Order: sequence, then structure tokens, then C-alpha cells
Amino acid sequence: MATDSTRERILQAAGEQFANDGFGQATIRAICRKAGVNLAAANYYFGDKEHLYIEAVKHARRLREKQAPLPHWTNTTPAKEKLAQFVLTLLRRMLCEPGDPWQTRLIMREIMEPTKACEEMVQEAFQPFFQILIDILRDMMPEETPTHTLHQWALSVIGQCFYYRANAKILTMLIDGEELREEFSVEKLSEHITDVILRGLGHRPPLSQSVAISSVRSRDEPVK
Amino acid sequence: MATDSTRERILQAAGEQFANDGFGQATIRAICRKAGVNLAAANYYFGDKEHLYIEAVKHARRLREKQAPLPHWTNTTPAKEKLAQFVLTLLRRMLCEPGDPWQTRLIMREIMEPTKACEEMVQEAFQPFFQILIDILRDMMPEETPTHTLHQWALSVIGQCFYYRANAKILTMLIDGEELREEFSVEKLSEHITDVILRGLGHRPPLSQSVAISSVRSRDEPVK
DNA sequence: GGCCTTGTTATACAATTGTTTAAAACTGGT
DNA sequence: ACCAGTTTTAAACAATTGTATAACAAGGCC
Repeated sequence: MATDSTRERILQAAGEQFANDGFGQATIRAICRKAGVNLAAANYYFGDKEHLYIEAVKHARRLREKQAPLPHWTNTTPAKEKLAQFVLTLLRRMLCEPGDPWQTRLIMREIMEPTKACEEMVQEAFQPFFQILIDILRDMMPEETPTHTLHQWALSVIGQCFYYRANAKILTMLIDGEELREEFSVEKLSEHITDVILRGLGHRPPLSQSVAISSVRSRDEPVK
Repeated sequence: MATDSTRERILQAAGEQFANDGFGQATIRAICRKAGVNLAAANYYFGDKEHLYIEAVKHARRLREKQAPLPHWTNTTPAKEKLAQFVLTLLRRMLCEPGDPWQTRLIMREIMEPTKACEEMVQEAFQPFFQILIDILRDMMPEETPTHTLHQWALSVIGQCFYYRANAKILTMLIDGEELREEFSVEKLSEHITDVILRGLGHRPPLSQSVAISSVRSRDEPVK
């Protein structure tokens, strides 16, 4: 149907424009031009710019979740495996090679500067996702672990993933291009991040014996 | 001198406005109003908006570094202690209680969406700071550790710190206010992040024995 | 066809933007 | 007191913005 088509196209174009330029810098004119519709169409369907923005954010989140869903787990799935898959999924949603879909960029903006559109996102997506991670970690930590410690470890997981996304451009200035391509793929980063957490929780052997020695040396026998 | 005073006040006001509203949404009029100077003064001293923005970013970085400097280390300072202080300093620069100084907010914008102003920031601040962290970690890891592994662990440190800043507003929606106040102070977060890394590198005992048992059970004897 | 709802278009409007200009005010040196 | 250079000011400019309006087109239903 023609009506739904125009609405859809505005939503799509708005998402891309808002993702690229932000709410303030994106113009309704540019959105409508990209969508190939008349200037007044946006206001006709969405009332004003703010409502259009909110709908665009909701649209982005729904799309993104379908693109990288969490795998299905049974109650026999080991926690370590769940953690690894959780990290991989989170990284996929954020880094999603190839390209840089506008959905993620738009969501990133909302995280950094939450607007009205953010509440729905937290309630519907972040909160449940966060809870899943906490449940995984609870299985791997002593029962008496206080809630805030659980939260902190969960944020250590999310934080590492988030960083690679938020600082993507800076990373290209800090680290050699070839190394980035070879060693910073979604799979390798996922492996590393899972590794940090598992070692930290004592589910894997420490990095190396010589490490501890090195540590002791630097503490007790400083190089002269 | 009067000239320097106006210039300084414009720079200060511009920093605050750009930090709050971003480059596009901040207006020269608002900046000059806040600075208490005439509209044309900004263009008189800085040429155009973009040059003003670049100078404001430089100004912000210089201020921020002075506010939270790294402690001075001798070559007898143990690596573990250096790491702890590095994390604390990084968190202080990012979270800097109380309040939320505009300098940090402006720098965050540059990280997420680098402009011309970013190159100077990376060269003068991020690159050296990153290198310091790598040197600390090198002392704590086996000599044969490949460069990219070193880099990944360094980014795990920075990533965790960064997250608490970038997602500050989201965190208030995910975690209880009282818990945030009690358990997420700069000092406690610093302690946690250092802990994750040190355990991960095998410089501290694993979290608990019952953890490993729990892990083994969940892998080999899934709950029926 | 006549009529009504729905969608589309072109145009207009007031407000705000960055930037320029030219006059005014000020400064320090002689 | 005068002048040259610098700084400050008010006013205006063209461009762009979100939004509103009113005319127009399309299609289904009687």
C-alpha cells in the first residue's frame, strides 16, 4: 500500500540521517529528500521532528535485535559457553562487520545523550539483556557474592565490548591498520574479552607462571 | 589585559556550550551571551566557528590534564601499584566527582565523533597515555607476549573506565540509586577494575574456590 | 457523477543561523 | 591633545530551519 510505503521510507531515511548528523543537525528537508517524498510528508505522518526521532529510534532498536539475536540456551548449557556467546552477540550488535549500520550509530547517540526515546530502549532491551548477563555470572561466582560485585563484573563485560565500538575511530589512530585487521576481528575480540573475565573469575589458569615471577621481581627486586 | 580576558572568556563559554550542545547545536550567539561579550567578538578573535571549536577542544584537554595528573613514579615503583594508580587517574579524569566538568564532556564528543580537533588530542594526550599503560602491562606479562595481546589487555583497562563515563546516564536507569552512590565511587570502581585485570593476569588469587567447583559442575554435571 | 476521506504537493512564514561591515570606543605613545 | 592601532559595538546580510496552510490528486462508496 502506498501510505505505508511513504511512512516506511521516511522512517528509514530519518534513521540514517539522525544517525549521521544527530537530532539537531539532521534536517527534515534532507530526510524527505533522501526518502524521495515531499517536505510536508514527515510532519503529516509524525507530527513534528521530535516524534519522528523517537519513532526512528524505536525502529532502529527493533531492527538491530533481529539482526543479531542471542542463541537459544537449554538448562544444560554451561555458563562458560553462555558467557562466550553473550560476549560474541554483544560485539556483533555493536561492531557488526561489515559496514556500520545506521541503527547502531543511532543507538550509540541515545546512550551518550539520552532523550525521551531512551527510556523505552532501556526498558525493552538493555534491562533484560543486562539481567541475562547477571544470571550467567551468578552461576560462575560464589553464592555469597554481593549484588554490587555481580553488577560490577557484568559492567566489566559490557564495558569492554562497548569501548571497541565507541572508540573505533580513535583506535585506528592508536593501533596499526594491519594489526587491527588481523587481531581485532569480532571473533578475536570476543575471545579476548571472555578470556579476561574467565581468568578473573578463576575459571581458567593464570596467563603464565613467568608472569607472577615478573610481578614479584618488580615489587621486591626493582631493577637497579 | 582586556584583550586576553575577552578571548579567555569566549574560550571558556565556547567550551561549555560545545560540551553541552555539540558543535552544530551550539550557537555563537549563546556563547557570546554566556561570555558577556559582543556577538562579533568570537569571529574577531577566532575567525570562524570551526576554529573556535578547535581551540576550545585544545583548551579543554590542557585544563583536564592539569586537574588529574599521573603520580610520579620511580623505577622502584612496583607494576601493580602503577596499574592501580593509572586506573584511578583515568577514572578521575573521566568521572571527576563532583559535578561533570565541561572539559570531559567535550572530549567525549571528540572521541565519539572525531573532527579536526581530534588529531592533536590523540597525538598529545591519548597516544602517550596509552603507551604508559602498555609499559606497565609489559612488566606484568611474559616477555614473549605478542604486541596485539598487550594492546588488547590495555584496551580492556581503558574500556572499563570509559564505560562508566559514557553510560553514566544509562547506569542510573539500570542500577539502584543507593547502590550507585555506595558502591560505584571512583575509588571502589578503580579497585574493582584493577582487580579484574590483576586476577586475569594471575597476579592475584582467583575469586574463590567454590567458583571453580560451580564452573565444573555446570560444565560436566548440568542440573537435570 | 458527487462526496468524503486520505494522501501529496507547492508555497509561505517567522525564527534563527554564521558571518560581514562600518562606525564607535578605547588604548598607549608622543 | 592628537593620532594610529586595536578592540568593541550595533546593525544588517543571505541562508537555512521547522512548521503551517491551502490547493490539489486519488480512490473508494453511495
